[in-house]
Amino acid sequence: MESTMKEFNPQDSAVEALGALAHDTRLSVFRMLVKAGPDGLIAGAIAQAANVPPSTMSHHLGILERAGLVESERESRLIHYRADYEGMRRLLAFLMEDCCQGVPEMCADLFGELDCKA
Amino acid sequence: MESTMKEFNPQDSAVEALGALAHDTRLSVFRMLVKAGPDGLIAGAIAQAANVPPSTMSHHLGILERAGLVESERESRLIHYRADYEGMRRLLAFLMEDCCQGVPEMCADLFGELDCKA
DNA sequence: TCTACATTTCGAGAAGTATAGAATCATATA
DNA sequence: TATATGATTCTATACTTCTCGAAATGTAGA
Repeated sequence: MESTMKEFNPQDSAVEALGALAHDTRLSVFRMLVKAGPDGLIAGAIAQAANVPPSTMSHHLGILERAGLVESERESRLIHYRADYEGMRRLLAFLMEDCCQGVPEMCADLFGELDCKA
Repeated sequence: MESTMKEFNPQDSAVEALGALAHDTRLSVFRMLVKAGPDGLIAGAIAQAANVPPSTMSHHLGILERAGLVESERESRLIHYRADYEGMRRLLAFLMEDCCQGVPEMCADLFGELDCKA
């Protein structure tokens, strides 16, 4: 059962996703992509919007992608990046599942201020 | 309006909180404290449970506290740490507020698997 | 095939984070 | 006041991540 393959346990995945978001540029990019919706944005436009050189942005996008928070798709010469909603859902579910263990009361107000609750 | 004081803008706070949680030991400790409820746990017990030297754990607890994710209170010689539910709420609200901008549909299933939704 | 263009990968120095032993601080009790 | 104990701060070293120019890769059109 040995393997050099990346593990998929929820804790490690959560640490990786949290680490990917724990960076000013990457958090901004992620939010940008979430706002952009299913069509996403092309790599160059993202780099330009964030005012960061393409090679630096490519590095950050790779980190977000490996963490399961964004997806990419090539369309001829352009590469579209979009938010990976399922990855986001997994991360939030992990944090929330956690937050409710033993103390359900604390979640009472947790979603109160959100518009998209329903 | 210059100041050496730490800023309070939501993005920086979110990056700091995400960074605090983006570490195996710290994420475990945070979950442990959430499970432990309002009484929290004593610093020494946390270090022991995580199998980490006291000085190392003190460092990690300081990071979590500065990020607004845990609170501490001294009771004679012991220091109790407990989860800061409000800080957790702020972080989740920031991430979710974000996740719904422009794409409310994506949030439809986001809370489906959680017991504490209501 | 040659050129242009979008993007990624490589490489190396700078910056930041992790770890844990030793020293220090705070509190309690004899 | 002296001693013990729980916890933090200091300090130094190891490790990881960040940044971005240069080089390489992939794609399209002349």
